[in-house]
Amino acid sequence: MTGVPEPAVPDGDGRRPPSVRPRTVPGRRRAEIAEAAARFFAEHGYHTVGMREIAEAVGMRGASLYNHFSSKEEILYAIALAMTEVPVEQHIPLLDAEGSPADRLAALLRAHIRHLADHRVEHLVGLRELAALTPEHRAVITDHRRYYQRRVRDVVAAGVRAGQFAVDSPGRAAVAVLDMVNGISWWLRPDTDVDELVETYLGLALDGVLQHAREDRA
Amino acid sequence: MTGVPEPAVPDGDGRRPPSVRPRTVPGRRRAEIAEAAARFFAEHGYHTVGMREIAEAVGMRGASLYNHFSSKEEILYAIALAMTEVPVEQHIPLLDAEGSPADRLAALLRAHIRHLADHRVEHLVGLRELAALTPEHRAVITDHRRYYQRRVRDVVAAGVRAGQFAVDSPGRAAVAVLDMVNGISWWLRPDTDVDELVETYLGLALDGVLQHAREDRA
DNA sequence: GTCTATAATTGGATAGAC
DNA sequence: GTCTATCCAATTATAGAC
Repeated sequence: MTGVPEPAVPDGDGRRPPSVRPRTVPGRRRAEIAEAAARFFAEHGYHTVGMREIAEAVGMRGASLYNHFSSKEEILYAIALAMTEVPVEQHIPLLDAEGSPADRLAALLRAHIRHLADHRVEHLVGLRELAALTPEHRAVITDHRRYYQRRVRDVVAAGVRAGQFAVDSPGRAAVAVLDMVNGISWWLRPDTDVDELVETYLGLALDGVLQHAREDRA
Repeated sequence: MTGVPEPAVPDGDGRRPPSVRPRTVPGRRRAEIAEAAARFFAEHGYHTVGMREIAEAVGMRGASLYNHFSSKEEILYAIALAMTEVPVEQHIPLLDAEGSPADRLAALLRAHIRHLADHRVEHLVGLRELAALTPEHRAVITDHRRYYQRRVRDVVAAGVRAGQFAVDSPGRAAVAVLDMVNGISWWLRPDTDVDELVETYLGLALDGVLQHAREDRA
């Protein structure tokens, strides 16, 4: 997989390089390492996995990992960052596209669940191992997540104004939907039918959680 | 708090002692230790917290902890076990009581969310640090969780048969509801109004997720 | 049941050759 | 960029006095 954040390299005007890379994919080794590490972290937990174990999985010695990452925590950060940067940079624009609030939120949730299913272990690690990040790195991740959540809340609120959703608290509903969807990464199996999964959860979210104000509960 | 599982002590006929204990609460120190440990585990992660740190929080030295728990992992196990035994032993009977499936599920969810809110850090640790348990201990916990989930699925299915719920897949819906509810432990604040929280989530679950089959999505 | 002292191991990270 | 060899700090757990 690509999508493992590269270290910040000064570049032309300081902006991100075009997505079509010229060379043979710089940091391909980084991606391999991060991918192997994510598998181990997901299965055994960040702290129980040693650098030697990760190294062995990609065919090198522990010390050689430090040619690609400055520390073990940097590997975890790269994994967690990829799991928040992609949603923010690629899914959030779906909320700014044409269409009704419900259509735009549906597009975002579709992309979100597909991304989660395609990167299940990374997603799980990014959710679960936040405490192992340095405070600075953790702040970056939580900022991304807060922004994402805020944008979802806003489109829910827009849907309420447009008469498409019926919820008391858009903030609560947004959190509930995201928790429900992110919960998938805890139990998803490789043989799960992702198309069916996506449509089921779209129904649970858009026709369920976001339509819950239908009758009074005692 | 009470509710920290005691080690298995041979007792009369081999059954659990009556819940009203004779002495000055045996293992009160155990409960204090587990409570302090859960706070640290929740904030910094299991592996980054040392026995010395836990010990200091309860006013003793690291070595003295071993008079109450045989290992650090035993502390974690006690925390995780309390968070699955209470739901199974105290909440599941609500599903076997009188009333319609929706009423019984409402009672269970109320109890579940209240328990979660009353033991937020323990609940979070029990969810997040499963990988740090020994395989044997982890198996006990996951067995409890699977049983709980299965019982929720069954009452959802009963509600569908009774015409109270409208879902395609009771299993999927049960998982979605539990993920949504358990997500609370990640963001709950001490100043949150728990009564309001409980009723909001009952609405999201019973009138939302479990009523989602209302129209066809393209 | 708590203490001081320490054993024993682990595991992240570095040095320096190639 | 990878290797071998090693350092060094941290930490769980134990021994044994009180």
